[in-house]
Amino acid sequence: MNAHADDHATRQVFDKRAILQQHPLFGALGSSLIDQLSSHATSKRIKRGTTIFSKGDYGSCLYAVCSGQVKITVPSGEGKDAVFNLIGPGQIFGEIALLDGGQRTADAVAARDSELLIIDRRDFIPLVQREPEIAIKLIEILCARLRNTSEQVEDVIFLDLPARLAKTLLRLAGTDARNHKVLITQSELGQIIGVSREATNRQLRDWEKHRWVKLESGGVVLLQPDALAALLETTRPPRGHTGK
Amino acid sequence: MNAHADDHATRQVFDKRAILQQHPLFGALGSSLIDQLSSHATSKRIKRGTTIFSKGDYGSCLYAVCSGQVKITVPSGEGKDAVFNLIGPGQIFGEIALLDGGQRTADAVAARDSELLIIDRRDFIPLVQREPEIAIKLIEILCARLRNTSEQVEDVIFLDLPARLAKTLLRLAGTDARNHKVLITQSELGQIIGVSREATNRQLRDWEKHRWVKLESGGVVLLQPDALAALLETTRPPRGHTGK
DNA sequence: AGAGGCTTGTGACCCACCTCACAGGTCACC
DNA sequence: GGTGACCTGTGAGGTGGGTCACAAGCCTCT
Repeated sequence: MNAHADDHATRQVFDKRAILQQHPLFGALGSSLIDQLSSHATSKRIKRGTTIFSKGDYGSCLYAVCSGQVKITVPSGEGKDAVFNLIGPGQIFGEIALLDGGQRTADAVAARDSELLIIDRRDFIPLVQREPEIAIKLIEILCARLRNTSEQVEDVIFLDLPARLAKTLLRLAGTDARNHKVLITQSELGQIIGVSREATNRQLRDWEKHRWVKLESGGVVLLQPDALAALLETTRPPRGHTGK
Repeated sequence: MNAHADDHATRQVFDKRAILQQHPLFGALGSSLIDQLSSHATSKRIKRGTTIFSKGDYGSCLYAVCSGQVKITVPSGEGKDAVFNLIGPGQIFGEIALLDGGQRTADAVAARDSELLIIDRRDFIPLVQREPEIAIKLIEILCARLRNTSEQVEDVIFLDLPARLAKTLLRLAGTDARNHKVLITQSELGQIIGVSREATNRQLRDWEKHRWVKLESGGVVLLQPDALAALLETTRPPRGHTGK
């Protein structure tokens, strides 16, 4: 919004060291290492809509979100982006290309005005090599990512629109908002679950009739999260064999 | 098959050290470490169809395939398994649960009679902590997996049946078989691309009419891989309009 | 205050793929 | 040599969700 408040606002409003230290990846480091890292890290404010990197780029920086939100999307041939992930404050993104030096696997775009911390491969890799702790943490993070992504594949193969939508709303409500209100547009929801905006709208309206949700411009209020959660449980086998 | 040939066949037909050493994950290790690891590793022969572990299990071993093939699948409610991955000789699986101690994210089943090397978390984790080289290699492997899985999500969202099928056949032909013959049943193909067996069959028959493939019982011969590859290059207009 | 842009809401049409149903082929094993 | 079990092949019918088209509400910027 205040795009003209730059010269002043570009100054650090946050402490790089504090940001790094609070992140699970760096929390374990001694403060001398933190100092060293944060002296290399640069910070940046970007406006909503700014592209941070694009799929196929070779840039090799690690990003940490200090404030705002970053959208990880992947473009199909024709304007049909799919949203893979939403990165909020305290989370990192761009690890893969950083770590293996390959191409970026997706686009990263600021979903809101955001502040980022940027660490270059040059500064980071040596640290990983020297500090087993860091490597272990990285492995944990990658494992978590892998679990996420695998689940995404499962969902998109096995779950239909209502189930995917319900799951996504519950997830977003959990991490994203207080009080079960999710701030997101319907077309973004569609992009997250891999479905058209229209279909998303129709499902939401259906639920609104049932008083499960309430729609507002740019947001969805979950009135009965339990009802949505119940939708996900129906995937039990009709035949009653739970064991192997 | 030869379930009675056990006492004899259970003896090592392969050299554990050699197997480990040839794997990218361990190749860099000094031979003393290899010795140490291989002394902990146990080997096992299993028959086609044997379940190695199931989704949700807490077992924490790393597996390396010495011979045969292992299918990584994930079950939906009702018999509708999806095949996530096929693991061949020289590849490993089960890393995630090994590394983070969590539940297995999928089932692992022997697709053929196979020989496996098994390494326990207890023996492996200390090694990771002591040897940064190993940690780095692990990170590379996880990154590769992540790239794979992300691509799977993309494919299942953006690509239609013919494209996914073509892509899968080409991939399997590349790694799996000599001479462009892919040994796999049509229902397994369907499970890999997340589509019904019938639909898979119809698409294959269509291609057979065009002489792009030849169908045999339990296999597909790619007569014109280029034609299939060309399918993937089109920008994906479902109808016949290419530009916007 | 109006204009342009983004969002929501909805009807009509269509087609890719699913499900069911059934038939013939091949192989293994009794 | 028959009897399953698994594979391939194909038709008929149903439907989820995509695409297109259009209208109305709401912000923001000028």
